[in-house]
Amino acid sequence: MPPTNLNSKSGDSTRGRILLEAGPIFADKGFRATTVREICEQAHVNVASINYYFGDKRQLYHQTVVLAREMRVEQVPEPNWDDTTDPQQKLLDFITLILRRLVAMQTEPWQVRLLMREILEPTETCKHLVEEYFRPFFDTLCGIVDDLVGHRLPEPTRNKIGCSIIGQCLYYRFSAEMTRLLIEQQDYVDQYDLDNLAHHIHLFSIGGLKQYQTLEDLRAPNSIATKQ
Amino acid sequence: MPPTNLNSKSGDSTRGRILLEAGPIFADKGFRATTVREICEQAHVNVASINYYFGDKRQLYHQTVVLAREMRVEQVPEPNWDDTTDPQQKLLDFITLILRRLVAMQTEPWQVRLLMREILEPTETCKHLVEEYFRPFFDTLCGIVDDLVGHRLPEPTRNKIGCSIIGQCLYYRFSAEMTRLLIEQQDYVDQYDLDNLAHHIHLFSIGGLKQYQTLEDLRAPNSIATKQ
DNA sequence: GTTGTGATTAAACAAGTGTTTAATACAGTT
DNA sequence: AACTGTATTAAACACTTGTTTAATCACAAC
Repeated sequence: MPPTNLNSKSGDSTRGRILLEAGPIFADKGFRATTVREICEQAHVNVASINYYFGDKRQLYHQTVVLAREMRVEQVPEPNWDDTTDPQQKLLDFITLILRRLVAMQTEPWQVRLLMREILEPTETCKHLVEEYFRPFFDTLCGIVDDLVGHRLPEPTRNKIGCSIIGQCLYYRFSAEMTRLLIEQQDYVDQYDLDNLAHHIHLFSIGGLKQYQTLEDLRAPNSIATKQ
Repeated sequence: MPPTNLNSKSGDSTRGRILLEAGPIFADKGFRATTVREICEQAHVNVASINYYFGDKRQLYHQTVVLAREMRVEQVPEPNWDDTTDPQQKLLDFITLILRRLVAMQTEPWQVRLLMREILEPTETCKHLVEEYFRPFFDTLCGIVDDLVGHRLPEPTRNKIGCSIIGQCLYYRFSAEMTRLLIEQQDYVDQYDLDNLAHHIHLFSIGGLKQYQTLEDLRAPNSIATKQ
């Protein structure tokens, strides 16, 4: 009874049309607030089609998240590095990649909004997302941190440095609305473009990393080392 | 017809009982997914009571957010500083204050969850929250940054430094679920307690700030200054 | 005891929800 | 032309939602 070809993602097939129309709506309103009737109206299909093709609303949602991730990776490919690439340049590239893929200042495609929603209010789908998407991401960053510090840090310390860098990037998406209310409008459009942000986060993080280059006593887990 | 005393927040009055029971439910499920029937069941009041006391569901939600902010400020008061307090100590205190008020690692009272929800998916209530709560917060941080850098930075630069510091703090709440999936469970409980995090963020940020102390050419808005 | 007023209640309301059903349309095959 | 399996449809289903209504209760004032 149910259809066989799950690869029909283009908008010409009924299944693909539902998927592409559901994405932006789920991204804007979330799973709960989105109604199957609205999706079907947008896609010009019958309300029964969703259950016919996807089983139920939940499975449709899962498929849209999976699709969003795939499309986002295609839209913003990873930078090309070789053995001679400078670690500092790698860090800048990495920060730029996060900002482009997950923050995407000016234009915010539905894929970004949907993925962010999964991070902030995770469903079952989030586990899939972490393993397929974020863990390799995070591992790459940890490698760069190792290179920059020059010596191997204790894993918890290195993880926290990674979180500090990613945290700075994601902040501008997480609290975008709040930041917009906080910062003067003109400053916001002038000074918060992607390149400008990337360079600030890069500069700030290089400084943060230097603290861990120079300090030798940080292996003690609770060392304060504020150098007062 | 509607009741007069809006100050009845204690759990003994019907109005207060609704408010205190609604808070945790809104915090867990969000506005939309929360049903008035569930709230009324928990509070042992009739379904009509919400409309009787608050007009409608929306206004009840607004009141719970306002209450959450008030309670949170009481629960975690600001640190005591005088003119002799060291700026570095101030920064550490400030980071600890954010972590305590808004991140609150171990125990997560409903007030924190509700306030975070407002930041991530702002409703009309968020404007109130920004002006009453976050703007003074942010201004305090900017003052500390000025003191630490020693000279007055261009406002957009200073704002971005502020965002870098706050961003690191909030990251652990925003993507708490994701981080838990990412980091080994044992490391998480051992190494991600509040004091440990505060010291890491402090150390990292002091390093970041030093970049802006030493560089003189950063007044040019698009200066890269990666010091390769 | 009567009256009046605010508090509380059960019941109904109207709109919207995801899902199912059974009928129909449409291709391709025999 | 008859059959077959998929695709699509309108309609109904069963349930939940926020809100309203009108009756009732509690209790103080007169």
